[in-house]
Amino acid sequence: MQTLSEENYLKIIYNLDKQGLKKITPTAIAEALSNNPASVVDMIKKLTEKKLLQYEKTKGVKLTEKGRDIAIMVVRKHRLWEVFLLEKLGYGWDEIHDIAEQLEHVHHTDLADRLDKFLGQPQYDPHGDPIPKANGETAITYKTLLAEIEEGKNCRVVAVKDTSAAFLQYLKKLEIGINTNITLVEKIPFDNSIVIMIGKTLKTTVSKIFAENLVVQELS
Amino acid sequence: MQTLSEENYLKIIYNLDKQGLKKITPTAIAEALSNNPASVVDMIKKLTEKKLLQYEKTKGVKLTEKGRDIAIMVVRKHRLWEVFLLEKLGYGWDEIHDIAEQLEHVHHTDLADRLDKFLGQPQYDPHGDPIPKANGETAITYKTLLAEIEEGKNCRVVAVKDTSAAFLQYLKKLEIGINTNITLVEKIPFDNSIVIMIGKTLKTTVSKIFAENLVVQELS
DNA sequence: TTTATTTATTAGTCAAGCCTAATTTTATTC
DNA sequence: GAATAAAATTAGGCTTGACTAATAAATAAA
Repeated sequence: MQTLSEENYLKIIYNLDKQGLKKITPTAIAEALSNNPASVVDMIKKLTEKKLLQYEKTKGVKLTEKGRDIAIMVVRKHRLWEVFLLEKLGYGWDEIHDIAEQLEHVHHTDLADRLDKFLGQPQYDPHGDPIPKANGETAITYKTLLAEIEEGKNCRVVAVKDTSAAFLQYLKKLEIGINTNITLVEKIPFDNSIVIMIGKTLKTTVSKIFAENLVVQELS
Repeated sequence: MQTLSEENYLKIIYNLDKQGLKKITPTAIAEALSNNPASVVDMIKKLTEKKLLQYEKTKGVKLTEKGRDIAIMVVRKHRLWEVFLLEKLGYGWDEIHDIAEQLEHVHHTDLADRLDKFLGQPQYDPHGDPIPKANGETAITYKTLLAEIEEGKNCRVVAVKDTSAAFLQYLKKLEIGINTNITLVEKIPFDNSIVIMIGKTLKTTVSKIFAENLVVQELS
């Protein structure tokens, strides 16, 4: 059994690795956790003794299999809880992360599996990050901004960057929510505005600023 | 903001008071938390400084208004999460308590209210304990053993006292679950067994022991 | 009322997890 | 290669919330 703090370290190391960081150093971890490198060194020692990670000065920190299993479970719970908070409790995109940070540490043998089943085995969380399966497998994600999609391409809304009331209200008016399907019809060179098709019927034009704040996943 | 530990103290003090304990002493708290009286004395000092409780040697510990508000919120969350775990995730009566002990400390402004709404504003948790309302009001702990109900009365199952597999399986066989309607048809003086009507059709006889372990709420 | 017994309290420790400041090591740059 | 900068580490300290052991106070019994 791990403490809350240990779980956070394992999770951060897992995330840094997934983000493609080649060498995971004490300072990188310290920055990600907003704490002191000296504290990180202590914890690396502790987690190494517990055989949850390995540390070589030249290669940086690596999770052991056991450490990765724990990290994946924490991430899985975090993302499942985010889906719950958004879909079932009606929280906003900008609120769910902090609550899920607490919920991810709730322990019980099959909690994640039950939650997964209850939510209908979602593939992605509301930020577009893939939810690891019970066996640890993770779907690959290709997240990008609507503004960067090519003409004719189809995509799915996974998140928003701007969470201001003005933007969210505008989204609501356009009936754009999570998982909404959007096709990029045409890019207007003059002002970089974009013609999009929302769902299968509603065609409309949005500004560059708008398109830069909508995080989507390419589908085709 | 309180720590997890502080919240647990406030909750225990609230519960001891609700249980009717006249004088809440450091030893009583220590026993309820299975820890040392010396630790309790330390915490009483700390919580008194924070104005969350008052302590007089003669009267014991009392929660201040602020302390009670916090305790009620923790209890409210605990019981709401228990309902969630049982009804939505399908956990058993005997598993939900430990998980709710963790979930009750998850903080967010309107978490309890959203959960309450999502669950359909339940009045009781699966153990038959009343769920405090947002304003702190608590329904009367209205736990009645089937054995204490009068003949002809109608009631609703709110919880079980015994959570052994044997009892739960028996309940399943009889198709008795939470919210099942039961009418007390007749009491047999010889061995205190009871004839009940489950729902509107199934009539059966159950033992005294059985009836003592079913917590119900009188309806009529 | 005096003695026993139970409670409460104080004093001193300890582990976890963080911190700062100082030092050593490793990378960079001139 | 030497000087400088950045990163890693060590040493020592702090806070929280627990503990044990010793003492003081209150309660109960003789």
